[in-house]
Amino acid sequence: MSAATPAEGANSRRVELLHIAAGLFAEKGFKNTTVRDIADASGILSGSLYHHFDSKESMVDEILSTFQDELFAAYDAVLTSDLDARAKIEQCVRLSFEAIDKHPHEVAIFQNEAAYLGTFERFDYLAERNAQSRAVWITLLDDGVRSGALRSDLDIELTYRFIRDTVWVAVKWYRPGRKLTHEAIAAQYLTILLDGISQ
Amino acid sequence: MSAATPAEGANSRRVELLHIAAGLFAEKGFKNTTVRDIADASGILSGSLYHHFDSKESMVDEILSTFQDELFAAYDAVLTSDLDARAKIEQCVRLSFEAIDKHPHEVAIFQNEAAYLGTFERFDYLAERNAQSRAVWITLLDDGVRSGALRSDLDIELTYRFIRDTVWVAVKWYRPGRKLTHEAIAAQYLTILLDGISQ
DNA sequence: GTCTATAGGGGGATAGAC
DNA sequence: GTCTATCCCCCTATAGAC
Repeated sequence: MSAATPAEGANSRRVELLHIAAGLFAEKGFKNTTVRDIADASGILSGSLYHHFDSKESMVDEILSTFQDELFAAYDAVLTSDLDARAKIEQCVRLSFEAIDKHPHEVAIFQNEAAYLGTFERFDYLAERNAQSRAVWITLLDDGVRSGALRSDLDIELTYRFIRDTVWVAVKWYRPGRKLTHEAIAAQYLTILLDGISQ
Repeated sequence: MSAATPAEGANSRRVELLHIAAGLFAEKGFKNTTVRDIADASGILSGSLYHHFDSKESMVDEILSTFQDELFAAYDAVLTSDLDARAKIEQCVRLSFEAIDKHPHEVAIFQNEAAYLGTFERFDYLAERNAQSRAVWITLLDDGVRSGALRSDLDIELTYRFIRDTVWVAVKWYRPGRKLTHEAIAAQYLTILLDGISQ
């Protein structure tokens, strides 16, 4: 598009501000982060933020919805691939740890604030995305049991929660760029998940 | 003690108010809960709360420290028992799910607010308790590997985080008093943890 | 696109009456 | 032990100058 360049100029500032805000929301929580905090960290005054965004809520909204659009596109790619059930499960676990690596702030915000934000209508999509994610995993686990790759005595609902929780909660302690890579964590978690810790 | 009865009378009111506050802190978050919310839910006015407590911070402080004292006494009992390594691990997992069942508010507050509260000096004990908990689990896992009960190729630090996270995050969805008991969840989680989901 | 200035509301906490 | 009344601060958001 020929209009891309000026639009990108304005957009890059939005993205920059949102990135700063995301870091603060992730670190201190949405409610504990003031618009002054965000402005300070951005080197401007709080009033100036409102030239870019309607409200603090709009900021976190844009942060979360942008991230989730990307994440679910990635899930879809795995789902529609021709991998077998077990490989799809492994791939979805790896993909989640990659998301934690690439977008730690966004994952943290979703983990910590979804319950609170979900009480507002404008964030109804968070619950929808949760349902969508559950559907993905239940399908994969059902396929896994049916194909004989997984134990048939599993409680599928509990297993889904177990996987979902263990994967995403890692955002609480994982720090990108250190020795322990997200690939290494995914590998260790997959051996525990698939084969257990028992000798 | 002969002074117990009047003290208990005053104390029971404190406990009652703290229980109400804990429910709100757990549900809405510490920062999202106002002292007026707590007072409303208690049937009194906000100013009256300050006859019982110094501040909102004092309330959450007392909620968390009381709970943790009890929890760590229970861990100690398992540690000093004469169970073997694997049985101790199983018992600690069960004990954690029991804590979620008996004190869901307290666990939720600790899970959701520890990072934020930990930035204040008066909550330094939260970090100390975390270190203590880590020491318990690392000891158990090391013993498990040494005794041959656990696989020797495990990354102990990662395994510890895996167990800690999976156990406590269940507070996000577990609801006491429904069909799915905490014992059933502990049993399912232990089979996954110990033997994996793979066929 | 940012600043100055400020409105308007809600928050934690206090003092003293009952 | 609770209520009445209120202080003071900090918060989000706005209006208009530059």
